[in-house]
Amino acid sequence: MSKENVTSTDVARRAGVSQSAVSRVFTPGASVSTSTREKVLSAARELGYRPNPIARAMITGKSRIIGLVVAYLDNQFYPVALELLSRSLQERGYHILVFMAENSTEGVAQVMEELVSYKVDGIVTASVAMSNELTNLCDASGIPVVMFNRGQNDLRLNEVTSDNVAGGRTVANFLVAGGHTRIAHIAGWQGASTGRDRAEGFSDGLAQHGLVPFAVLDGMYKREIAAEQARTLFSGAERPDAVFVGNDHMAFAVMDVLRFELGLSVPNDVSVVGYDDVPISAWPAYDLTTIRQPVNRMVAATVDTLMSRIGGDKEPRHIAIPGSLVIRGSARRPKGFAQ
Amino acid sequence: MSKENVTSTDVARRAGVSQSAVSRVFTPGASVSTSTREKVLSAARELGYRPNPIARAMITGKSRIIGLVVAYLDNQFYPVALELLSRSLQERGYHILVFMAENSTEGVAQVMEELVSYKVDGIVTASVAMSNELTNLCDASGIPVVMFNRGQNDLRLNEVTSDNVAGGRTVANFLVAGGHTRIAHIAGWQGASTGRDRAEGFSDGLAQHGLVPFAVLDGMYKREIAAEQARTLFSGAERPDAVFVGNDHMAFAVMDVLRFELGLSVPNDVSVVGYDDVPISAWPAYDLTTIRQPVNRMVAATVDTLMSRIGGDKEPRHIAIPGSLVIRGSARRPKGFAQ
DNA sequence: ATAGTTTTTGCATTCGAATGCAAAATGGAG
DNA sequence: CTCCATTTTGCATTCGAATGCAAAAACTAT
Repeated sequence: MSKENVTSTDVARRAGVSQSAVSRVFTPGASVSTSTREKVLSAARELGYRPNPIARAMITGKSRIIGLVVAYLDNQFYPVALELLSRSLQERGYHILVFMAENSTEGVAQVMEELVSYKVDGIVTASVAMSNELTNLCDASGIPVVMFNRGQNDLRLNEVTSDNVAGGRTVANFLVAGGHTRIAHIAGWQGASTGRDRAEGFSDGLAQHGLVPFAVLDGMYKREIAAEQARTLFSGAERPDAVFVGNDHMAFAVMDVLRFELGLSVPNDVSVVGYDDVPISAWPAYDLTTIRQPVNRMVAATVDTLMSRIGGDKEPRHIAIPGSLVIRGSARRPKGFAQ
Repeated sequence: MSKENVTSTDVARRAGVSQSAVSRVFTPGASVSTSTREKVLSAARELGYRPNPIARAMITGKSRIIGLVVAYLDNQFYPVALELLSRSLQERGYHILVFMAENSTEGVAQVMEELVSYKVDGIVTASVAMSNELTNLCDASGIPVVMFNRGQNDLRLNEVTSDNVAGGRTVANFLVAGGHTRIAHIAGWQGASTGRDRAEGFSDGLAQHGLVPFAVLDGMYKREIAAEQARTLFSGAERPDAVFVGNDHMAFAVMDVLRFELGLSVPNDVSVVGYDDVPISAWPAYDLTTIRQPVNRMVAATVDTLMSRIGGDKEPRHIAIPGSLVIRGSARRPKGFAQ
């Protein structure tokens, strides 16, 4: 069947047409008669021809590749997003080229430059922040960038997040309604918009009830750091009766410390609420009450933004998709609580 | 600094040399004098030039892209492997192009054809099986394929696995040494070599002690199916006193069922042993005794194989890296057990 | 200084498909 | 059946870097 290097010229020869004709058959929207199309198509089938994406990219300047910059995959939220994103792009004839970055400015910068030189059609950054000059670079290169699950407040960039401020506020309301009074927050990384916004919404929400956080500690979105903060939080004489953790990944670590190191019962002694609703949260071992970030909708919005920017739309989008509270067993349930 | 589309010709003009000279500066092993090299390098720096990988791929036929075919990312083993693989390849100037595949023959076939047309330098398949004709396609295309964590027993393909038979046997020995007598196996997908090998080693190991498995059920590497099989397994009058589960991902589901649906204590009522040693296994909520697949070594071997095959080595490699038993709290500990 | 050797350099071509342009073929109207 | 409009087609060029080849430059040895 399929030979090794079948080119459009081979197909052309076999079909008795010009190379241009072959190219046009495989270029959507090009003008070809039905008869040539069929000749070409059958010749192509016989030879096992597929247009070479590299050569195509060379001439069109469009690689049909989307660069994904991501810093870590241990937080389950990202593999899930990656899978959805990849599948959705694949349906549209795009693929994801993965760039792992350190979440440091230089690390990201280096990766981004490489990305630009790859002439990708678009870039998605996940769990990664961008410096100002980096934003300039991207902007100058003309490659659309979508920041997934992170905001930059830069008008030139697209971002897709969930409404983190509202989410934080919902958690505050929920915990207050549950009768908690000493509510602490092990926050997401304060260098990231998500971390700050969730913390802000949370403090805001408490304030509406005349409360202040018992404590706010930065868990840096890292399991180990969150665990350490949990230990600190519970080392004093007075202990919190509820902890809002900046994401599920850290919340699991916090629950582990509370239960297995401090011997506390969740939710009887302490309520724990997370953020993301990764699949593990639904596992009965954690059964975590959390704010659901609708990954599928976030991914859809990301793809949508990407496609329309690639299509020429110049208007940057800042999309915040509302999350919703998923009530499970890790936090005391208020009676008749409405979000 | 960096302008939009700087080509080697721009740099050449600026440095007062020919385009070839510029190309040679960026081609390792090409002959350039120190003085031209410096002129070119500084001109390149000033203009923010980077060689266009697409054009380079066009002429050399080497894209410096490795295609990764993967079916699911919800089993933490794969995101972890992906991250390691990506970082390791990145260091060598390669990147990963992701192809999500259904784990069906047609799905994989379609994806593979696309992959071949992308002229990737190599292909890694993870959690994916390949049909015979697919193997032919790859073989004919001349693109090296490494099957990660799956074997095919096909002499033309490279594979990197852990020694699954030995791992299964170790588990059997361990559980027998722990005094268990009714040892069941919720196996990995029997359509996959890993699933079969682990099951085989396990039965083998039991046989050496004159035992037979209490039951062997196929969990298909799916959380839900494993949970269902656990329910079945424990629905009869006689119950197993130990369960070896085909991978950690399923083992978590099984433990959840045992503890939260059946109210059993692990390991007091039932011992559970997994396979993989994904990070979650070390979380105290599961504290899972399991066989460690040394992901880092497996990834290293994968990269190594890939590089040498790309470098022209024709000899297919079948690498099985030994795993080791990680004893944690989910299974009764035998006294003085040596692997 | 000269002839011979090695290194460096530029020219021109190549990879494979897409596309502007003009020629050819087709279609429709009169 | 002719003439004009439209569609289809092929030719030639293009994208950006790599490379074989031959010319030029730099060394080496005599």
